[in-house]
Amino acid sequence: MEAGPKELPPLPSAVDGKVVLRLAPYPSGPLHIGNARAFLLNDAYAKRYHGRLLLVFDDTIGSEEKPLLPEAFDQVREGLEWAGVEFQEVLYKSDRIPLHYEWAEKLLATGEAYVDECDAETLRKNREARKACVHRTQDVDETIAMWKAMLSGEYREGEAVVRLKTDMADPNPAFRDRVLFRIAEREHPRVGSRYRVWPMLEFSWAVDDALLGITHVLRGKDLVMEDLMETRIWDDLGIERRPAFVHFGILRFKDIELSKSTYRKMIAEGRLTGIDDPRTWSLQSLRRRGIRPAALRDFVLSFGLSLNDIEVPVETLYAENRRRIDKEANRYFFVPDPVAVEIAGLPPIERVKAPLHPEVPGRGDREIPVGPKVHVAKEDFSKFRGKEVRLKDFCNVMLDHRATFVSLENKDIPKIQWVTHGVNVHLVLPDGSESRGLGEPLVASLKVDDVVQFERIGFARIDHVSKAEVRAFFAHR
RNA sequence: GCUCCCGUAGUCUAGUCCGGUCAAGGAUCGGGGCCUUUCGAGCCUCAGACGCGGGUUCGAAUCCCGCCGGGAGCACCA
Repeated sequence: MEAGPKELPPLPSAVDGKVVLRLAPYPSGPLHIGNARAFLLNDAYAKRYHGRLLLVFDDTIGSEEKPLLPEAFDQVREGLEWAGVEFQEVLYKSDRIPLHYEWAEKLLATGEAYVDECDAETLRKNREARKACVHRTQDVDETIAMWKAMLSGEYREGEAVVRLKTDMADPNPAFRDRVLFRIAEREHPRVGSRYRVWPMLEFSWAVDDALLGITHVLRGKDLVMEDLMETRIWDDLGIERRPAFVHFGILRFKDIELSKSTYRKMIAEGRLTGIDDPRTWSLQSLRRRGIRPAALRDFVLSFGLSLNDIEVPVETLYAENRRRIDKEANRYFFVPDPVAVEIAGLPPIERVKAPLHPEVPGRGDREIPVGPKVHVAKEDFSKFRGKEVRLKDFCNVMLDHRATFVSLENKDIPKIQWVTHGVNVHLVLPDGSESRGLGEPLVASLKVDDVVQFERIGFARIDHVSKAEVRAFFAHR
């Protein structure tokens, strides 16, 4: 196969122009690299079939441990926009609660569902023991009355839930009378305290996937049980038109643990600098490092629809990104941990020229002022001290604190970068640490968003430029 | 434990449905070389895989059975 984006397998019974897909982010924080598979796959298929992609915020009330975050709605959209995901409509689960109630009432009326007053602990124990509680067999009128009481606030949080009568003896414990609605007295960032009875994910999707005319649900393998639940609810309600379910395996990254709630906590505690801290692996942080959306896309889409659970090294993403930024990135010298070196016997030269990009001569040269006092990286200094090295694009010296000039001509010896005087640079690394040093003078005239390559260090995106210093974010080698 | 899913090189993936064109293709990683005033890029090259065992068949990565290994789910989260 030729290089280039791999073609995705076709979607089952997909008709060009008729496909409707949906994205279901839970707004607890910005999207991160681990969410990329879901949203990019949906976007790619929507485009391929000239269909519609709906952004449906999954903002049911969540839980104490996983609360909704008001600013997450915009953070999610910002990330999607950066990633080039095009959706045609934005919807909120929290606007659709009355529809969920309607469906619930149908199930309650037919006796397919019931209101249960058992507390969470009892419910769990009964489930384990495959034991039904008294409420399962109460009559419909009573159930309806209890439902009304839930809505009107006669029950407090935790005092009643709506459960679907699946089967208390189902071999899968998760499938034993699943909870459909619960009471939450928490404030919702969008609708405040308008509702106190909130649907669980699979019920809300059973309603919305049907009502919104979704044709294909693309979701991770971890959500297969939700298929079963949605299907069961459609069966109970006689819903004919249903989406097809398509799954993909779990995507993990080697040595990276992703968790929106953990990062949110760490940001609150000041242990991370913000939602675009590189340690969060949020889309915002990738942008900040100079990762191209197209690189992310091709990288993630290359996994296809495989049901394999995979663990991939981020280096593969870096390789994809390097291909894209290498041509554009101009080359500059950055000397981390500078060590001062004074060169004796230097001919009177004031400046040297070096190409901005070795493969694109048309881009011109950069001028670097030179003089007897230079700085080299501490690491290079200790490695080459006492040996002859070439200060790249300048001259050859015997390296020491008091170095001696050898010659000007290019020699086949180790070449290191150097700076006479320049601008303070600090480079933020992916692990959050910072590398401080000096950049050649031209670095001060770079603009925010420029992606450059610090020779022998790697690619970085310029994040902030001021008189005093330049801050850059390291992308990768 | 129960339910479901998956097993092609170090990693990811194509091929598996409809057995032969697969003495298994691509990417990445690794080795070597060329080129290059970067430890980057480019070019050439080498190495590396069908989890195991049976069966069906003229023929199996592809079909069947068993085993082994890995993963996910089992919340009044999503």
